[in-house]
Amino acid sequence: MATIKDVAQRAGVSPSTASRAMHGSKIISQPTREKVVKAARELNYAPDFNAQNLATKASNTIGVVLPVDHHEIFSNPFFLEMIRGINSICSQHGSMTTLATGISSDELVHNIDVMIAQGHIRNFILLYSEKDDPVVARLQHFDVQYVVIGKPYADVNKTSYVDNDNIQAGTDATQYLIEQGHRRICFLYSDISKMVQGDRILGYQRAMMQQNLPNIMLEQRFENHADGVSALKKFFAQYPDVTGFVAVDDMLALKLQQVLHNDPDWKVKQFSLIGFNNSIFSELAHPTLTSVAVFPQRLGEEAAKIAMANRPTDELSTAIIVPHQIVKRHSVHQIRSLG
Amino acid sequence: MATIKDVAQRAGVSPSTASRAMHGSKIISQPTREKVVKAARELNYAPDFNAQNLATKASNTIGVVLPVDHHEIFSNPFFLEMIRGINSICSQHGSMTTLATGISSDELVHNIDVMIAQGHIRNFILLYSEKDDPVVARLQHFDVQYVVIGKPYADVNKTSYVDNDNIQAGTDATQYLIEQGHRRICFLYSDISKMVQGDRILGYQRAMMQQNLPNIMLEQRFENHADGVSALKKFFAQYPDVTGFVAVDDMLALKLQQVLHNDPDWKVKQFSLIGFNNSIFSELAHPTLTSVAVFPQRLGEEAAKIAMANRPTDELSTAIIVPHQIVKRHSVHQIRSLG
DNA sequence: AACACTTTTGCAAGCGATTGCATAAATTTG
DNA sequence: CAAATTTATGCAATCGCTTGCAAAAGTGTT
Repeated sequence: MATIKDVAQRAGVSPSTASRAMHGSKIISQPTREKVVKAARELNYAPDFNAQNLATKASNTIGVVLPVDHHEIFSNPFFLEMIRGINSICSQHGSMTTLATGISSDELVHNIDVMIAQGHIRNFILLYSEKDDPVVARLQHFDVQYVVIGKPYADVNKTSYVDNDNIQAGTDATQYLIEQGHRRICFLYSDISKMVQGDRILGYQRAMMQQNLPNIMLEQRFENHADGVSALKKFFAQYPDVTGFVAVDDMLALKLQQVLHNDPDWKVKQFSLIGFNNSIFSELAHPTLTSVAVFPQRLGEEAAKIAMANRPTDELSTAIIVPHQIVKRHSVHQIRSLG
Repeated sequence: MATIKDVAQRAGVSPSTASRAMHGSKIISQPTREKVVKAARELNYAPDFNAQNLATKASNTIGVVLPVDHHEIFSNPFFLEMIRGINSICSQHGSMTTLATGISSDELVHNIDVMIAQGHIRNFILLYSEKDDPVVARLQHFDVQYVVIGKPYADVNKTSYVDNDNIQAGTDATQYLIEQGHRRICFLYSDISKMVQGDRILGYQRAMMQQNLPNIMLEQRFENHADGVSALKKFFAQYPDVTGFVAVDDMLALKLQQVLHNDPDWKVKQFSLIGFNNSIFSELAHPTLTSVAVFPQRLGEEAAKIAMANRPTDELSTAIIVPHQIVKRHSVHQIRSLG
């Protein structure tokens, strides 16, 4: 493994000159620079990561924080797509990414504490945003920079984040069902403490209000089939004329679809469904699921760009909104308005 | 951020003593050790990652290599589950993980070159195994340790790996269909250059041969609906009496299922399907998909354990086989044997 | 040709840990 | 009680790189 001394020696200069030459310092003469660059290339030199970070006291790795480890979350490809976006930007900039995970909130926080104490994480990207997140509290306590993907729960103006306009997305999805003639539309969600769900709910409510339609909400995780069936039974008893569902994400939409299709009575009713995320699930479902695409890879890329920019702590925060788009498939049916 | 000097000062000893005390060196007296440990705890001290690695010339991060970036791969939660397993073991050992990705083979190899040159990766875990992988060539060239998840293509005895017994899994899946009365069973795959697919094929062939049944293979990716339909048309023209499919993974099984369900003739035939991976897809499908569970998280954990063990280069390699298990759902139907 | 600038280069001191070796303290022994 | 051991500590070098500052080389001006 070549060191800077080897490069310097081969170029016939001192290590300091070599270092400056390779960093494009203006005070190095052109011929010297060329000699150094050539030598470096010949030796296949890359600065030692640890030494460089130690010397500059500026770390170069981004900590990517996954939500607390719940089987369901890890089976959602959404996160991997965001990671892919982050990683592609980071490797363009010569940065590394490292993951923080934990099977409980405590463990996750502890892992992050260690990462901070070891002092080699430049800043963090949180792949989620939720109410009263202890991770955020920790990062603020240590005054570590972070970017969240999603809408921050608190300190919105002081936090850098990348998000979709989930309120608008909720509205768009709902309006789409309305345009197709639906009037009794239910919003299905699973966890109100996630910021993203709250926003999509708001968007739904706005769309319904604009048309003077009633809000019909259902909180249900469909964790097992029996619970799902009984919840739906109760639901339809109360709201017999619902024809469409806006589900807060594709996975939930599919779970709903599954329960509906398993019951002959419900199946024939051909409910309309729209989900969010345009995940692979929506393509593989039968019928294929209409879904609001949110471009997780893009979210990751933008978050990484902000993280790379490395602003001083007190500068203004950045917010970037990634557009969404409805991808029409076969789970939404046009109906005669009951108007 | 506390340094070892701060700890030493607070404990009233020299930095070297502090260092030794915290590393459990035998030559430090008990009272001194306690003073140091106490001081360290009070200062919330953790050794600087970069400094420590530099001094010991032994890095502590594991590079996790994802397959070349193809949308489909990143939408498969399988990988995230493996990463989760790796990360949980690594953080227990105080190691970091960092990801290597690339949108092309060249880019991936380049990223790995940089990581190696920077000299801060202890060793690598490859989340896939395929024929003539340039990444493997690179790692071998630089004499960097690595563990592969999957069966190595070459140097099986010299490579550490974690895998399922995919041959047996292929046999088991096929036998299960046979037990349910199927006789004309097709094996559906998408990319023969992946070791995992090759092994499952072998397993299928073994099971069919044992029963004197003919091999019926279909290579098809179902990248778009029209291609899928025409491929199947051709297929059924040749093999009209096929009743069951063993698909090399759940995603492919679902794509097949989708095409089958979209055609009224095919739909009524109620083909039986079995997939592999027991991914979330299999639960969300309708009907739910019978699938061979392979426990990706476990694969990741075992790979991480091997990677952590950090054996000298020329020691014997380790191979670990993680058991699989058929998870029965509703996509396999019993039929009267045509025997 | 001597002086005053500029431009380039190199010396040496860090960054925060670890570790071989010398020394100091404690203990045993004669 | 002094000498010989054993045990515990600290000094200083090192890992590979960066960077402030001083020295050297180059340029231009009288």
